[in-house]
Amino acid sequence: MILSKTCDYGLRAVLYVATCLDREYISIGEISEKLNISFHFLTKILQKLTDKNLLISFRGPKGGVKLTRPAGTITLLEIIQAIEGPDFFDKCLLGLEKCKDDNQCPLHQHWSPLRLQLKNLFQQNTLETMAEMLKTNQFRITDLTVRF
Amino acid sequence: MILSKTCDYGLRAVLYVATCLDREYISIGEISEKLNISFHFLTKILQKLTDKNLLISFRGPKGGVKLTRPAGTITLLEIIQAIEGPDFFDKCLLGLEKCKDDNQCPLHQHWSPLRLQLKNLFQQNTLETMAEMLKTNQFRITDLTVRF
DNA sequence: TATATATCGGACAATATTGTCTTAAATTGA
DNA sequence: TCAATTTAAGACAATATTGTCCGATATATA
Repeated sequence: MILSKTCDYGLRAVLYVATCLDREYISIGEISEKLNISFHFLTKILQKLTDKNLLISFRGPKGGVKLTRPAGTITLLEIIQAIEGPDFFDKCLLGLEKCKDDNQCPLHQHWSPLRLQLKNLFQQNTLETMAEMLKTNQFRITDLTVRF
Repeated sequence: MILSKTCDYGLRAVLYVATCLDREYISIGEISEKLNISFHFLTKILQKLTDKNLLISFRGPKGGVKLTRPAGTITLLEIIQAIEGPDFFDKCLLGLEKCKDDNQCPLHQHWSPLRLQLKNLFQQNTLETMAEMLKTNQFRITDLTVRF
């Protein structure tokens, strides 16, 4: 699989938040219930995202989390990198440190552009485009799994 | 990461075998030592490959494993599918069952060809091409890690 | 035949990932 | 101020993955 379950949960959770237009803070309890994700586990994942300034959290009644920026400006890549690490898409397929352009392994040559495309794929899709997709096509967010 | 550690081990082990030209059976002990992989763990992984008829094993002194077919006819894809499952490269990125061509999610549209390319990448490279690479470039097999 | 060497097969252990629970702190509203 | 609600933080448990060990079986060679 390409992404960890943790990352999958994180992505789907913020996507859910993005679909909640015109609402203030969305409680983690609601998210976990709707998406069928362990509440406490999700709490920790989203904490990571608030630490990275992708979400703002608020305690107490009417509390929860909300996006720091408009959904159209938050890419899936940002979420993934916040959870999996910033260099998630920047490694050689073969783990060769010296796999440089002048000394390529046969996979590298082909993997390099692929890796870039994959990264771009996540970078070009924002939470808004994903939310749009959910509306126009008849996908329910509960059916999503962003995993290989 | 894209491949499990188990799969990485399996790939590197058969690659090592492929580089041992003009030798009969290669003992798993030797492979595990050279590649720094737990012997017993590797044994199980290679057993899976002998079950799938990619390797032939032989017990006793001078025993070990060897490729069933010439290295040039064994693709990396075969090894990966034997270990990770035959449908490893055939799943929708979003896990949507009904993610068909007529009702695509925005990621699917781009992921679909990417997935195919990735699969082809592993299908087009045989153990022989990989072994060649190790000879012509100065990569040592001990530096390899076939992971994301 | 006896011994050494190798894979086979299963049980078991260590580690990493995922999931649960409990208490603390912040906030709202009565 | 007090009770209810919600995130924060850490301990702990369950599960999956990875790694270890031991005995059985097969084979070569002396």
